[in-house]
Amino acid sequence: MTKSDHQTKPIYQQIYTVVKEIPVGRVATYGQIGHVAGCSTPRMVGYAMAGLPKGTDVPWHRVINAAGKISPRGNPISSEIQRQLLQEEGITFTKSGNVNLNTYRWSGPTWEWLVEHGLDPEGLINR
DNA sequence: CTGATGACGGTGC
DNA sequence: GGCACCGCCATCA
Repeated sequence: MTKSDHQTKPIYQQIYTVVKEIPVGRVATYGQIGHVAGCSTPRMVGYAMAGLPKGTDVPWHRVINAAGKISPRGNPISSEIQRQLLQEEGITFTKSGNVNLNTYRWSGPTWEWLVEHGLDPEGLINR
């Protein structure tokens, strides 16, 4: 992950900003974040998350994959932490360890919010 | 500059 | 429902 200064990259800042908009008790998928942030591919979101500093104020734990599960990463401990944080926010997991996206998925930012951040809401149609 | 890698997603079998 | 492959593009060696 290299604590390099990739935060200087606008795309990263954009992703972080969107993630911060996710309300407590809700989750969003990498694809959704990427879509809202204007990324052409969800991989960029995952890459951006991987570059987050330890004491970040970005609620990275609210970002999960399209399967509604916590993405397995090199350090399994972090996965457990993420699961715990979500449970503390009232999110429940199934036996398979996946979240019910149909219930907890974030509806996304408002049209107004997108305009304020210079994004083009026309392609998003808000959910 | 070239090549490898990655917290993903969608499609096909 | 699960597994394998491909594409996507920023970052790093």
